Parts: sequence; structure tokens; C-alpha cells
Amino acid sequence: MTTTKRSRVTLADVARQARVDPSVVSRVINGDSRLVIKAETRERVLATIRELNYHPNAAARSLRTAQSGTFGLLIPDFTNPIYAEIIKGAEQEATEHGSLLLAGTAFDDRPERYVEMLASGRVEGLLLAANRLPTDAVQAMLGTGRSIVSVNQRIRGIEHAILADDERASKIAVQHFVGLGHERIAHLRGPADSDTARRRLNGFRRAMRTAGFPADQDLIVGTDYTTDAGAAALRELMTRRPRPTAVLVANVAAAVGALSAARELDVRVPDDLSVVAIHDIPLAANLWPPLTTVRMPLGEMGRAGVRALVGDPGPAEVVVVRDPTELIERESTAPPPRRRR
Amino acid sequence: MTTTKRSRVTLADVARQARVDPSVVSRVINGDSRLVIKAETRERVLATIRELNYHPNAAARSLRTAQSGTFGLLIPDFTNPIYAEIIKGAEQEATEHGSLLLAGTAFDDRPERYVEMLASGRVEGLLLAANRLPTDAVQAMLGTGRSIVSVNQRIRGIEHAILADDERASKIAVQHFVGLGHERIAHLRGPADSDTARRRLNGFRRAMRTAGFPADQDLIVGTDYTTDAGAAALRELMTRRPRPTAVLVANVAAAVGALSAARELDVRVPDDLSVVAIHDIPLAANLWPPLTTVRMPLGEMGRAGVRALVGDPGPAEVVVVRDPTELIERESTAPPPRRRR
DNA sequence: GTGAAAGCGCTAACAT
DNA sequence: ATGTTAGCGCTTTCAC
Repeated sequence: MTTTKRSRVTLADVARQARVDPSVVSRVINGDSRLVIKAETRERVLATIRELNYHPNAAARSLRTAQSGTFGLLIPDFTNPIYAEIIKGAEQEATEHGSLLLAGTAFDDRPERYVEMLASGRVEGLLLAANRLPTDAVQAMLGTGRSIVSVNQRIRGIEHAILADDERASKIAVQHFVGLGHERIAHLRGPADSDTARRRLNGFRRAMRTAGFPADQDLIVGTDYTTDAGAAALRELMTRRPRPTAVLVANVAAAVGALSAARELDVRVPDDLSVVAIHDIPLAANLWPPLTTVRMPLGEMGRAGVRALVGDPGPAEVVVVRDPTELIERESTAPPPRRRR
Repeated sequence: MTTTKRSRVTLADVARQARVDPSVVSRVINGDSRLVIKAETRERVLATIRELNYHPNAAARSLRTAQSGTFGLLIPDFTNPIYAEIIKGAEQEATEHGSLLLAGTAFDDRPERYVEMLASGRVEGLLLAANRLPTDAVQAMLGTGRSIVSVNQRIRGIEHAILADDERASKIAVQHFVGLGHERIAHLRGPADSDTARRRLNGFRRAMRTAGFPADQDLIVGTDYTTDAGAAALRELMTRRPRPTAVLVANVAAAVGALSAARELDVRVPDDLSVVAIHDIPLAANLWPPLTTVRMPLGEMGRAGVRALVGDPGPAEVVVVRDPTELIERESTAPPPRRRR
């Protein structure tokens, strides 16, 4: 009794075979609470659905209800492990909500694509985890009237943002360094146009001031959130004299590069230089040395993003996911050289 | 003249304002070659579309044409860097084809979801990069009559498969070891139920035989494709006496774990043990020591998968993407200890 | 060179 | 307790 026949089975087919009206089938499927129906009839409908192996057509439903049951998530790059965690969280939340998550790369050259996704109704709302979207593309997205929420950063023009406590992450790292006895503490900061980089830098400065070691401008070096840029930045940093004894790297990808560069330069970690990276990913434990990190709630931010999308429009709002921002101490940090002798 | 008005702009609105029939607008949009139309009229239609900021409704189009313009890709886990590369390739190919790619995790517990994606018409075809899908779920997917292509592995019941030359990858690694003078060559093989693991193991055995060092069963240890499993497998392997001097790890995630475990055991890489992993990912260069790998055409497999989906149904077919399977030599391999003294 | 008409498969307000 | 009806917005065959 397989039903691998031609031509899709439609709701009308089910209705005919179950000898009820199509609208009844529809209401049974959608669990319409206002539907009063004999248990027996409902059972007959359900049985017919199974028998015919009926699956509602998504396009028809979507057309009728003006809802696609899909949310979008735009990221800069699938190969950056940070975003994998965000995607995972967002996907889980969407799944629990009965929706699909459409994750995609925000190719810089084709912003119309994302406007189109919204305007065509393919997705009901969009999570923006990609930076550097052209301002007019963002405006066009907003013009569709659909909900847009930025994740991990603020984006000009977008009211709703899901953020982690980036300032606090820097503070945690600085306090760890200070606790170990470091004084010459450096920061490999992210790109100037990055909102997260700015917040982490602020946190760094503030924490340094509080600790009584006002940040030395020489010890703040810019880097992109990439491995290569992190390596280059560390090389530059190590030309400073006297050398720093500790460095907070604003991003784990950059930190991986920094570790490589340190090795090249025969700078021993943590003996000569302690390193803390912001963002904990599984891999950090398998680097050499295992990297001390400040864990950020990446998955939780993805979840919160989807929640904001499905929730009521609500007023302008910034949600800071505070939960588990904490130090994961591994082997890339130790007291400074002087102290140890 | 912004059009951020209520109620979506429809094709009918455009037709009315451009003073043509809706069907003409439709045919202009879709570039119907059989449409004969005055350049002037076409221009007026196009202008109106721009002016009204019209975007076709995806659901309506989908309902009418029975095509969703979306392909699905099922992977086991977003945080595994292998799949990031596959997704990227598939997404690029889909984008070039004007389609969307819906990548999702194949949660073991909800196979109906994926059947549903196909049966409901949300996706036109599905790429399966996830292993361990229940056989009946696969059958149900096939029952929808839509195209399904497996990527990176064969799946029972699915005719079309996009594969890399896994056997050759193992052979390349073994030849590299042999060229360095190794004889006691081990293999951390993937899970028994994994098709890729099987092919890599075959390649390993065959290459060893060819080299005149028939594989020692003791030196073949099973591992999952995860970091922790790789670490455990290496620990087990190093209890063998005499110890192997080289090991081919079937997967890069497992190799990362193996490297960690080697450090724990004070097994120096490459001095005491040479390591080659299958799969090259950017990170391999930043491990310690930088990991020698056999590059597999992951992105290209993703692309080929989408191509197979959009292409004609075609006969049962297995596409082996041969292109750039090659050794990337870094610092985790060296001649065996004996030779170096 | 352009228009008319039918219908894809579903839902929801309104009958009965 | 169930049926009727009227589209959602688009494409496409056929007619003029």
C-alpha cells in the first residue's frame, strides 16, 4: 500500500477519501481549537492522511497565511567557528518553534539577495550576524517592514540587537592578568569598524584604569578577526620595548594566528607572554599551548535572536545575553617572567 | 517617493499602474522569449516595478510553478569544519544558479523533518552529507520522488553520490611515509559504519601492500571523527610495541585530538611519530606542529552536489571529484627515529 | 503586441 | 458538527 504515485496528494484528495469537507481536514491538521468534531471523524481524517501519505504544500500554505515558517541568518563566513556556534543555537531555537533556519553567507557583492529574501516573503525575519553590510542594503531590508535583529553587534539603523557583554569579557581577562601579577598588558583589538571590537577595547581600557595600569597606547594593536591578521599583529606588538608580558586577543581566530607568530619569534607562551582570547571554541583546548579564553554565549545569542524574531515586535530593545561569560583557564597564561625568577 | 506603505505591492498593482495586463508584467519579469512587446512598453513596466519597489511573492510563484528555488543540505554538525567547506561550495553553486541553499543539521531524533522538507515542496532536492540517517527515513525521502544526492559518502538506496577519491588520499599519505623511510605505519581509521572510513582503510591497506609492508592489524585503531575520539585512539595506539613511527589519521578533527594526546604522552611529533591527516582545513597550518594533510576537494564536492541536483535526473551515477587531492606538507612528518640517528 | 481566464493548494470567515 | 465560499499572488495557455 505504498503511495509513491505520480501527482502530489492534496488536501482535497484527503477530504474526498475521508468524506469530509476540505476545510475540516485543514482545521484538523492545524489543530483549530474552535473546531467541534466527532472523535470518530477526526480519527478518520487522520487515518486517511496517513494512508495517503499526505503532506501539506508549503507554498500554498505560505501564500494563504503570508507566513513562511522560515527565519534567515546572515553570517560573514561558514568557516569561522564563531558563527557555527551561533547558527547552532539559532537552529535549535527555530526548530523548537517549528520553524526553519536559513543560514547564508552575506556575500558583500550581492546585498539585493537578502533584501529579496525578505521582500519576497521567503523568510519572515532576518538575523544579521554579518558586519559591513552596506547601509543602503540595511535600509532596503528595513523597508520591507519585516523584523530584523542584529546579533553580536549593533548595526546602525537596526533597533533590536542581541549582544554579549563584551566589556565584561575584557574586564575578566584583564583581571586574570592582573591577578597573576602582569603590568605590561597588551590588547590585539579588532577592526576599527567593528562594534564588538570597540566594546572590547572599551572594557580593556576601563579595566586597566581600574587596575591602576592605564593602557599604554603602544600596546594596543589593531587586527582583523582572522588568523593571518592575528599573526601579523602579534609580530608588530613584539617589536615594542619593553615587551608586554600579557596580551588579550579580541577574537579566537586572531589568537590562533598570534600563537603561531609567537612560536616563529621564539616567544614562549606562557613563559614569556601570557595570552587570553575572547571566545571559547572546542578547538582552543587542542592548540598548543591550550588557550585560556573568555567564553562568550554564542549559541545563546543565536537562540535569543530567533526568540526576538518570533516574539512581539516590541519596542526598540537591546538584549544583552549575560549568562556564561567566564574565564576558561588553560595553559596559555602564567605569572610574568620577572616574578617567576 | 518611498513606498514603505502597508500591504505588499503585487504584480497586479504593477500592471494597473503600467496600464498593461498582469500577464505581460509576469512575462517581462521572467524574460519570456516568446513575448513580443514594444521596447517602450517593456520599459514602462520595468520602470513601474522600480518605482513601486515591487518584489514577486515567492510563495505564489512557488505554488504556481511547483518549484521552490531552494535546495537542502543536511550535515551532522555545523561546528565540524569539514562541513563548513562543503556548505560554502554548495552555497556558491546554488547562488550562481539563482537558488537558495538551506543547510541544516540532521538531528538524529527528528528524521520526519527532512522528509517533510521534501514532501512539502520547501526544497526541490536534497544533498545528504550526514551519515547515520535511519534507513526508513531515507526510504521516505526517496518516496517523495524528489532528487536526493549523497555527498562525501555512499548511502544505501541513494543512487547519486558525489565522492572524493578517498582511496587515493590514503595512498598519497602512505607513499609520503614510505618515501621518508617509515615501515611501522599505523592508521587511525574512522567508524566502522562510515563509508569514507571504509574507503580510506582500503586505500591504506592496498598502499601498504604495494609498498611491501602489509598492514599490521595491531596498528589499525578505530576512532570517531571527533577530537576526543582521536585522542583516545592515539593513546591506545601508543601502547603497541614496538611503537609505530607514523600514523595516518582518517580525519582532521581526530588528528587534532591525536596531536593533543601525543603531547600528553611525551610522544614528539614528528621526531617520534609522524602524523598525516586526511582533510586540509586552514587551521591545520596553525596547530603545533603544523599538520601535514591530504587535501580533499570539499568545496568542490558541495558544488558538484548542487550541480547534480539541478542537472537532469540522469542515470544512476557516482561522481568522483578528483581534482585537488594532494599532499600539503607541513611539519608533522619527518623520517623515522632510527634513520635519523 | 496584448488581454482574458483558469487554477496551483490551502485557510478562515461565515453559513447552515 | 460540518460545509460554502472566496481568495492569497502568480503563471501560462489560448484568444483576439
